[in-house]
Amino acid sequence: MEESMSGFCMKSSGSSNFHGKSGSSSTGTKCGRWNPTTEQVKLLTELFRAGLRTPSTDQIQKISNQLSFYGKIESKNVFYWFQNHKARERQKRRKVSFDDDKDVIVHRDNSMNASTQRFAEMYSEPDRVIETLELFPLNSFGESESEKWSMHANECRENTMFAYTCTMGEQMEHPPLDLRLSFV
Amino acid sequence: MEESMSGFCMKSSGSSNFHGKSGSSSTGTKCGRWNPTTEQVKLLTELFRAGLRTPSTDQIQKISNQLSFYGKIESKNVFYWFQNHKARERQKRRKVSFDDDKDVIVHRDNSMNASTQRFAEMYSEPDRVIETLELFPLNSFGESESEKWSMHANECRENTMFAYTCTMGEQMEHPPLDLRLSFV
DNA sequence: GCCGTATGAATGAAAG
DNA sequence: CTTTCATTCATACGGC
Repeated sequence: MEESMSGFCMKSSGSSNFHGKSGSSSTGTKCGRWNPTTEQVKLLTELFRAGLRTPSTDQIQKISNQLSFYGKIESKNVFYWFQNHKARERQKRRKVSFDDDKDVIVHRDNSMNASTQRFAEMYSEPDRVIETLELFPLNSFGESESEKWSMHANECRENTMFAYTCTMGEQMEHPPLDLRLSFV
Repeated sequence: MEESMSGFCMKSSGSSNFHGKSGSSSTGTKCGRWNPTTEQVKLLTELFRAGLRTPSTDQIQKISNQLSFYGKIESKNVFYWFQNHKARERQKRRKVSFDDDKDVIVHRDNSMNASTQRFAEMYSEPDRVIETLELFPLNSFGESESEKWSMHANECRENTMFAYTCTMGEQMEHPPLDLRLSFV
């Protein structure tokens, strides 16, 4: 069904040869839901990869503010993004036991029953299985390849304050995001 | 971003030839996305018609495993299938909601101003026409036109256990799907 | 060959 | 946090 329903903002879904993603939901457009630009996603992913999982209200505010440079965005978008990303990442990683499909029909196995666990076993490539909480110490950024300051979450359990200055790979058109993640 | 890429080509429709999409153009259908066989769709539809709407992880596994007999399939396919089917059923149902828009231009609701500091606070749900939890008694399946043994959720508050043995119309080349839906 | 539709897959938003 | 709902994106397939 191709019904527009009610003339909501659609980001030109007609042409299916290009992801009209960048800069679509910027100004003026009255969209029903936030559609992150590639830059926004990139930044968010970067933060996530750096270890940010559940940003505080304050951090959300900062991130949102920063991302607004790339397009329309609200705090709640950031909030939801992290919530969803975290959940789905875990979901994906939750490849418990079951190695479904093949011709292993009838296995009668009732052992190990992941009860409440939803599933979603998208097979991502055998990539990193590591879940190290990588943070960026307050002053060791600049040309970070973001790999060396990895440390486990429980290793930095102290009154420390980290700052993460996000420098979008090749994009540096505005003041860097300066997030301080304090653990107390 | 799509980090999944779904760059896997495992359709392998050639592995099993005793099935086939009822006259599908049988194009290479290399990789990309799951393309259910008619048998698979039939079975899934049967289950849906029988009342299954949101299978648990365990049920999904069983279904997937069973359907793998008819062709390549993964758990997530089953998961998505039910999600989509349910959503589109509802969506379709919803299209007929407003009889006409000629005389009455009723605005659903407009009394919410998100002035709250909290993020998660959008529009209240449109109408919780929540479906009646329809189940299927232990063995009353087999005849078409399976009307709904609808009963409201709070009417079946007891430790009941239902089992649904799916018997594909004319296909019975392997153990029947034995799903047990327990509600407590 | 394009185009319209059906539907698999993904994800934002929200409820529980 | 977990699970579900809604909307959108992408693609297979059939008609023309």
